[in-house]
Amino acid sequence: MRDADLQEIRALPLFRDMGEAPFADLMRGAYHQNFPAQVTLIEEGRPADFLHIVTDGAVELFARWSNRETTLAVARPVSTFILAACINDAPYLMSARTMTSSRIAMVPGADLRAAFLKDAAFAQAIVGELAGCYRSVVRHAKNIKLRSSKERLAAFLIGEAEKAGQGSSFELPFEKRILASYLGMTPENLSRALKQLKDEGVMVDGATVRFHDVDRIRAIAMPGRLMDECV
Amino acid sequence: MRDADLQEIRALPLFRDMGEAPFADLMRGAYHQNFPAQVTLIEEGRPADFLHIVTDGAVELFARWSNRETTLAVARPVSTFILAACINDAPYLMSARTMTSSRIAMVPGADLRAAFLKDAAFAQAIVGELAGCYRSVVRHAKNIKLRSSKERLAAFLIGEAEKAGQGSSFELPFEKRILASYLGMTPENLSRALKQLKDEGVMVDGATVRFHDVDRIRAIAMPGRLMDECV
DNA sequence: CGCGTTTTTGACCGATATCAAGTCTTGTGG
DNA sequence: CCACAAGACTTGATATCGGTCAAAAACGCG
Repeated sequence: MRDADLQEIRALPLFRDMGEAPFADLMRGAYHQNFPAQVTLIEEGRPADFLHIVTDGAVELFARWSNRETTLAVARPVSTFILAACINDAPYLMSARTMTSSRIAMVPGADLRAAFLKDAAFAQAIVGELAGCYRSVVRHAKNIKLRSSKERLAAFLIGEAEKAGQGSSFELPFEKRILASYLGMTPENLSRALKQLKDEGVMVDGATVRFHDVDRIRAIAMPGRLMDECV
Repeated sequence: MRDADLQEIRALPLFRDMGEAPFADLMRGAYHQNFPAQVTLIEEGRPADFLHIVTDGAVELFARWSNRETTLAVARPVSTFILAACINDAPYLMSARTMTSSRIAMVPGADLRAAFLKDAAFAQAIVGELAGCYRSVVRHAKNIKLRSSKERLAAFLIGEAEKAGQGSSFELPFEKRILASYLGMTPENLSRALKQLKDEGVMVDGATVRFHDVDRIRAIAMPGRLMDECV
């Protein structure tokens, strides 16, 4: 790996606090590569050889079953994906594909497990990351099981608005097709749900969204830290 | 804690490989108690003070939102619950209540985090357990998003039959009401789904279930290790 | 500009929820 | 041990949500 790459990886929260020697061992078999959009990085069911870390771009995590497909998460910089499969040396439960051109660091699973045993700071960082991923999926499951599709959409929009900050409008972070899949509905239904929200004062123009009255949307979504990352 | 309890806890996979001193430190503030059925052990939103471990009985993990409630998992001996919240020192995302009279060990979250840093074997056991929990929720989310309710029910029954072993019939492990909630449907709908499966050769009498032809159910559920714990 | 993809729209259908009884089961107190 | 009450389960009627199919419109990219 190039020296500039090493520096970049070293600066990530996951590796920042680990010792010099374990870090060097870990990086010996690691890669840091650019991929174009729409490249499949991982196929579910395959053995987990590498821990992946998105350092730039965006990666869709999805699963297939019987001709159906669903998006379970979108990984953005800087976060890992399929950490759990690597830790347990088990088959991936999700597939991954780049959504945009992306930069991905890959660390061999065996080295990861070795470093985990040698370096307590690294172990702590790993377990913190993993716990965060776990909580994120639990929120996703609660979202799907407890809210209707309209409520899920409203909650998603509120979340994006929070992330975007104080501006009066914001952009959807990815295609509506994928948003629909993430929210557990069909694209047609998302389209209709957006139209329903128009009556509640949500203005949608392509990918840009503007709220007339945030509180009305908030009343539908009833967001909270127990189901939504942002409140 | 009584000595017999200490022995029992020590024998669990989670604690088996850790050193004597860290284990003693960990147990200093720990409890091991019996609870009757239908006791709420944890309320979502509260700070995660204790790691819980079911050593006997069964615990329902559920979440509430806006008058709705859903069962996300059932913890059986020997497994932990709300590990992720303890690790991250964050609020619980799920509530927990005993389903039957149960025995629960409780370890203070702060001690847990301290032991994690001191003992690499314990750290490894914890992270393995956590990764397992993560994969289990991912399976649950896939199940909900990719399968219809009839398919989910069929998959659940196949799983139970596997667990039960070679006997020709098995018992549902808990009330249908809770099974319905776990499978993401109403009790009425579960009742109807069971009747639909009757036409596929599933005989149901109260809580006991018998398959006329497993392969027909298998054809509906199409179980696999990427969505079902057992295949 | 022209093609392929995404998004929208409409009509229709199926799956699932809701509401309302009614039946069965279970646990409790007499 | 029985009677009763509460809760669980089932059943039927009906409503709603969300999915499917088909086609048109909008968008993005070479």
